[in-house]
Amino acid sequence: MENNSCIRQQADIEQINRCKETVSELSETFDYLANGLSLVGNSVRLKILYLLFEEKRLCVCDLSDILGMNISAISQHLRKMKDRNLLETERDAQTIFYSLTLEYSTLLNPFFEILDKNKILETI
Amino acid sequence: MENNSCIRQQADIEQINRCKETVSELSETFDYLANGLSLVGNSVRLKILYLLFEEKRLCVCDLSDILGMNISAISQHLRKMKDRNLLETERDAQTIFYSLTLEYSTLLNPFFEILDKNKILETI
DNA sequence: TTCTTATTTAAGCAATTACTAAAATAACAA
DNA sequence: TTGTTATTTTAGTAATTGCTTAAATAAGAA
Repeated sequence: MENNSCIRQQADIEQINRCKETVSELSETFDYLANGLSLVGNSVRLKILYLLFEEKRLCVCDLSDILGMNISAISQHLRKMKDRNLLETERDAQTIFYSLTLEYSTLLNPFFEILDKNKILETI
Repeated sequence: MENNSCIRQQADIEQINRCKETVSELSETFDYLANGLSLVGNSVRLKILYLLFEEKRLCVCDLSDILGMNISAISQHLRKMKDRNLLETERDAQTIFYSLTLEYSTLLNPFFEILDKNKILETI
């Protein structure tokens, strides 16, 4: 499995061991965080998140219209994000409105700010 | 292509149009940002980024050892991140050291803080 | 020059992901 | 009840991703 051409006679063994410990301690956190970030790291989902940040709440139908995509495709993206707690829903008759959870609204704020800044630049 | 069962008689046309404009204005930014986030949204790469945040610089060999993975696999992850400017390199004889670019070190700080916090919790 | 160490690159495969199309569920209205 | 609107779910497919193996590149030592 390993390509053992690299023996690293100058490696800092203490550093390596310290790092191994960090990785093993935080293993689950890495997986959980990476999974959350992989959801944000898709342009369709990032658009949905930013639109919800700006508009507070939107339904599948609105998003489908805005993004010019199949309702089913949008619904599947929304489900993934709801399952991972990035989004929450509230029903209003037949319509289900999606919104950002407070937690992720805060966490993703730096990225939304980048988008805001670019928006201002675009309009100039 | 569209599943036209949704006509939304209650849709807010102004809102929809405002959103469509946002999406079209920021289209490239969404793609660029999502691509960057998708790199972070992989647990191997997130581990690498956090280790570099903590240790300042590491070579392919160190990371391969720490993560128990093939050098070639690590090298390919590093390349992707270097290409997208998350990482930079400096050569020291035969060894190439990777480190976080200042820009992403700052941007990813909130996520590193989550990891730090969990690390403290783990050690208790 | 040849050998060793460190790293990258290329090719191929298995697993995952995003989308489409069609069927299913759910709420409300006639 | 039946029909309409809104949404979700399922099954299938095409494209992408991550890893393995092997070959290539590059720097320093003998």
